[in-house]
Amino acid sequence: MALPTDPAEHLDDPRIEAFGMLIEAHNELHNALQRNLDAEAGVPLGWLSVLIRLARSPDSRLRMTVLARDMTMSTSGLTRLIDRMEADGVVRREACPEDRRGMLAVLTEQGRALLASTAPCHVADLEHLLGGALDGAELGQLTDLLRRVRDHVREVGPPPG
Amino acid sequence: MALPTDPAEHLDDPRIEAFGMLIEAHNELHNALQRNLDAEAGVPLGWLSVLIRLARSPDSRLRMTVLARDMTMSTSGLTRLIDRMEADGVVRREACPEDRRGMLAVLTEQGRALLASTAPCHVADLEHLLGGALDGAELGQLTDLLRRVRDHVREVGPPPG
DNA sequence: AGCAGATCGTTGCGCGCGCAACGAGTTGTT
DNA sequence: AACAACTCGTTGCGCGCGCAACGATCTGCT
Repeated sequence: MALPTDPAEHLDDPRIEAFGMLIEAHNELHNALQRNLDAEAGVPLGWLSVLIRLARSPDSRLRMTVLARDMTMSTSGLTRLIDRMEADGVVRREACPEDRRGMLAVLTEQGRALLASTAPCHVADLEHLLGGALDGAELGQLTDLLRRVRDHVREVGPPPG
Repeated sequence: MALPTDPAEHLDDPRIEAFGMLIEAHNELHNALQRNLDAEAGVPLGWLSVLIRLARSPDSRLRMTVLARDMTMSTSGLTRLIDRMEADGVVRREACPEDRRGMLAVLTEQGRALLASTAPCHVADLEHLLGGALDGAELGQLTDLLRRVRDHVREVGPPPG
């Protein structure tokens, strides 16, 4: 129970601090990367994220729903994102053979070229921003901790009831 | 140099993986918390973040610019956010005594009450989502690693030139 | 004192996202 | 076979944010 006169007693909770750091580290890094990438390549960070995920996938294609979940965004958000990227020629849509409702986002040659030309820049930025703060072992630690947080939230988060 | 025919060679870079996890862990946690908080208290997560920072500050007040930087958001974004919160009565603006350009965001009694009534819920959600994934020591590790990332990005990030 | 340049907070504008609703297609039950 | 319940992707709508520009104020230099 909280004392209404002193809500500050909750405010130093280590979980609040951890969450705050997650927010701030994410925002700082995200903004810095977006700024650099846009300045040096004129490409939104979200595009690169799509291109990377498609390039990693078999036949360079992914179902819209799967991609949306991987991107941690809504399907409607992804629809517009793919709209823009398709208009730019870096991805195209294909009908899903085994489910006539489904659509596949497919990496085009132009998209592959864009990825090839921007990924090095992105990795360099990342090296500069992350590598400068953490060594290899610490980076692995961080990745592992974050993965466990992500997985746990995905398990217990969705059911709000 | 990248081989245009195989950009995938960059795609398993540990830094890309770490960044991806940072994005995903952040988004999953942020969305889950926002959902719960909005459902249980009808309060946006960003409001709580402002209230917490104000409550932590001397005299429960903070300069707009400082608050914006702490929130990792633009000053214009903060202006509208404080607009909404002020319209709801949880904060008010005061002129800064020693700089006539400046404005102070000040926590009201109503804001303190809102914080007192929602913070426990927020901490409980955090306990459920973070505490379930990580023990106390790991939480400390994560916080430390994230703080170092944040600080380093703040140092080297801003100067894009 | 006076003036140039920086800083503070606000505003107009456009963009990208999530929510709710929809048509099309699928799956399971009887 | 026929129907209900669900899933998939798209669309209209509103919201919150960042960018650029602005007036007001502060700072430093001469």
